[in-house]
Order: sequence, then structure tokens, then C-alpha cells
Amino acid sequence: MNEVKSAFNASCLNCGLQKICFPTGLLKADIDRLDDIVERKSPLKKNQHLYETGQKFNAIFAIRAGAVKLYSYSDSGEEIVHGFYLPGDVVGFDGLIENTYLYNAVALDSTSVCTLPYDQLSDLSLKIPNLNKQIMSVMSKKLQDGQLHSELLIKRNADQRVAQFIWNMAERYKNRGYAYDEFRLSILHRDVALYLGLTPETVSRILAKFNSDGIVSWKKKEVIIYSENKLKAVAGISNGEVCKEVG
Amino acid sequence: MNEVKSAFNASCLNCGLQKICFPTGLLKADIDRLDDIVERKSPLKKNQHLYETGQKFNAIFAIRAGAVKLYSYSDSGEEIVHGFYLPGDVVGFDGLIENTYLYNAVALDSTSVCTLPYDQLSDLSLKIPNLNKQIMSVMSKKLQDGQLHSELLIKRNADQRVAQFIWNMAERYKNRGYAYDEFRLSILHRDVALYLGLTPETVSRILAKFNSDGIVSWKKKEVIIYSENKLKAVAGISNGEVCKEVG
DNA sequence: CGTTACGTTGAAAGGGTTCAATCCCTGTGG
DNA sequence: CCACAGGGATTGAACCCTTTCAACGTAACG
Repeated sequence: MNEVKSAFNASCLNCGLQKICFPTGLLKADIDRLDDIVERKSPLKKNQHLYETGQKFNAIFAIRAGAVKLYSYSDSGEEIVHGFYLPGDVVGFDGLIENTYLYNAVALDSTSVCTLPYDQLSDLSLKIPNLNKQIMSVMSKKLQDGQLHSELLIKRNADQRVAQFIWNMAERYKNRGYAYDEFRLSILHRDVALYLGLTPETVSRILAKFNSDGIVSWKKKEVIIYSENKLKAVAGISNGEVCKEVG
Repeated sequence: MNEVKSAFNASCLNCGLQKICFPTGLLKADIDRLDDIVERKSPLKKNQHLYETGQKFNAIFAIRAGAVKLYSYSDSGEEIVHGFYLPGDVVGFDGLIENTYLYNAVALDSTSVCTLPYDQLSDLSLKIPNLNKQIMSVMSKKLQDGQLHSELLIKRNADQRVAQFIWNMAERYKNRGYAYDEFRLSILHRDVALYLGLTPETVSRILAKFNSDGIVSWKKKEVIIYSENKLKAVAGISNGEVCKEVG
């Protein structure tokens, strides 16, 4: 049993999904129970969909490797990019309301996920009181993310948006304990542009500038941060010495 | 008991809060029980706060009359307007996660609310199984609202944003069964501008244009829609005859 | 090895901002 | 009741950032 699981990966104990379980004190024994309902299938190929708009909601997914884009279409048929998800992130909550998925989730790269069948998860949440609260917590986290996205779109110019986006990605890798000054990012510039409310041309120009300014380079699918401080400065992120006027 | 309540208003039966109870089939008896925990205090004066960031979360509020603005501040101290809430809307869910309110809620006008103490609401949700699901449903509704806001900011130009904003407000009145071609809107243009990611000047210019084009007028605090169709057209809302090229 | 989609680069145009002056409404105090 | 102050709204003109359009370069895939 344990060997089967380790064919793909270790147990939930060292899985990013912990982030929705552990913080409020889920016991090791509980994690093992969670571990038992997880399905680990063979990886998705690039451009394969994890789920699509309107499809019946039956599971949430924790990403183990790769990258996933959530998107939908506006009334006028334009693509709307809602966000990008990396190893350790959980997607599928958009299906929780209507019992059908709201968005499309597509693999941007070869991607492997853990599938958490929702009915079993519900059962489990009856046995583990904190789980329901956890799910709410994740949802409200997503709510906050949405607000940050709006803030980005309202208050920041193109330079700041791109810088903030890259730094945000770097931080997510950092939080997961990965290298964050140099990482693979299999996201099309086109998709980033859609997400940031810019055109691909603008993103391209800004990246060229960042590169020649020795801030960051993003070529092919490799991001290299040359200067964390410069990047954060452009992004408009307080660097420890800003905002000392008030305090 | 009933007289006390009717001093301010009738029971929950004709309250906007129904919208979070009724849809999934809450019984009349249940509504009465909900009715019993509702506190109805004297109205808030203009510019008075319903709650403030960081304050301990202890209740959610249903707006009976007036208008409420939710806002916060960015790291750089700029005001961020998250939304406007009208009679029938429910605010306070931003406190659910951290147990402290995330935003500031201020009355834009003389405003009366029903207060739902959260501990009592929790108790009640144990007795009424659907209530928890309802809360989740409302939260995810707010999630969708956030996405729509992002979409607005990404895809729409200034004209469309303003038109869509006004039409959205009108529709909310319409859904509540009020007059929607002529209504009071006690929101400063300055605040709308912040919400839409525009400057007050731009909003002003656009409103002037809409007025002289016979689309809509918003003067003082009175909105008059001269042409619903024109307004929706500018907002980019399919009017029943658009998008027939594909189908 | 060609085809297709994405990325880059340039020049021009435009939409929204910025800055500044003025107006208007509301609330306040004499 | 009127005068004044203050915040918001309006209007104009100049500027600037981002888009648009178009051409070309380049990576990925069959």
C-alpha cells in the first residue's frame, strides 16, 4: 500500500496540501487518514485539462508538480485568466458553490496532481472537525487573493504589475522551500499579460528593460532574479526601510 | 415582542437577508427563529463606521436602509474601495476568517442594519443544517463578484466601467423590486473612481457625456436612467440581440 | 523542414492622467 | 439670515503611458 503511493510520491506528510490541514493543528493520524483517500493518477500532459467549466464538481486537486492555469471566457468571448497554480497549491474550489466547476483548469506543463474526491472529503470532514474550517479558510484566502489582484490592477502601472507578479511567484517558491532566485516558470507571456491586464507587447518590453537593468530575466521558461531588492523596489513592496515615517 | 421589532421594520420574512436563507429552502419556521436572534439598533449616521479593520469579528450585518462602503488601505497608504452595499445586502463576512474584520465598513448615508451576532448564528446553524452551506454560498458569491471586478478592470475602458457600474446598481435595485430607472445613490464620485480604477476627473467627464448623450444622469445623489438600452450597450452588456453571430 | 504560434521591436495614435483653476454644495458660525 | 470655509465636482490643456498595428524573429511540433 505504502509502496504504491511512493511510486508517485511520499505520503501527505510532505505534501503541499498540508498547508490546508496542518496550520490549525491536524494530527499526524488524521493526515494519514487524509492520505488514504487521495488518488494519485498519472501526470497530465501539457495543455490537458484538469477540469472544465460546467463539468460536475467531484473533487479538489492538490498540485504536486507542474503548473495549472485557471481561466474562463467573458460574455464577449475574451479569455479571462484567473490565476496560476504551482506545486503545493490547491485548485477546484470554484466548483464548490454550484456543484459544477466555474472555470477551466489546464496544465501549462506536464503536471501531476493528487485528487481528493469530494464526497470522501466531506465524510472525512465530519470525523475531523477542523477540516471544514480549513476549507473555509482556504476559500477566504482566495477571496483575499482576489482583492490583491484588484488592487494590483487599480493602483499599479505596467512595470509594477510585472515586477509584482514575478516577485509573487518567487515568494511562492520561497515559501515552499524551493530556490526562488532561479526557477522554471512555464507560463506564456501572453497569459501573464491577460492576467495583468496588459498586452503581450508591453510585457515583452518591460521584461527587456528589467533584463538590461539587471533586475530579472525571464527567457524561455527560466526566471533568474538578479537583484531581489531592485525587483521588490520596482514592485512597490516595502523593503524593510520604507514606511518608517509614520511608526 | 413583535411590536418591538416592527418599531423598526417587519420580520425577516420581508428582509433582504432572506436571500441567504431562502434559496436553498429555509422553512418559514426557521426564518422566525432567525428573526429572534436579529438585533435592530438605531440607525448609523453618515460617516459612522459599522466596523473597522482589526476589530474583533462578532456579527454580520444585513443592511435595511442606506448604503455602506467597504474599504481598506494599501501598504502605501492609498485607500482601496472594495465595494458598495445596499439595502438587502449582507456585510461582515470579511471577519469570518481571521476572527477580526479585514476591512472598514462605513455608512455613506443614514443607514440602518440588522445585526446577526455570530455566536448565536453559529448555534442556529447547528439546528438548521443548510445555514452553513448558505454562508459558504454567500462567500463564494463574493468570490465571483471579485472576479467580475477584476474582469471589469482588465477588459473595460473608462466609459464601459462607469456604465457597467451604474447599470449594476440599477439591477440591484431592480432585483429588490425597487424603482431602478430613478434612484438615490449616496456614493461620492471620488469613491466610484477609486473602485473603478479611474480618477474623479475621468468619471466626471464621462458622466457629463452620458448626460448630454441622453443615457443617464447622476447629479447630486440622484441617478436617472434615460435609456436603459443605451446604458447597457455602452456597458457592453448583451442586449438580447448581440452575440447572434456564433449561435 | 515547414508550419504555426509566440515573442520581439518599432513607430504612431489615443485614452486616461495630471495639474491647476474655478465652481458648487453643504455645513458652520456669527 | 447671511458669510465663509472646505471638500467635492467640473473643466481645460498638456503630457505620458499603454495600446495598436505591423513586420520580423524565433521556438516548438508534427
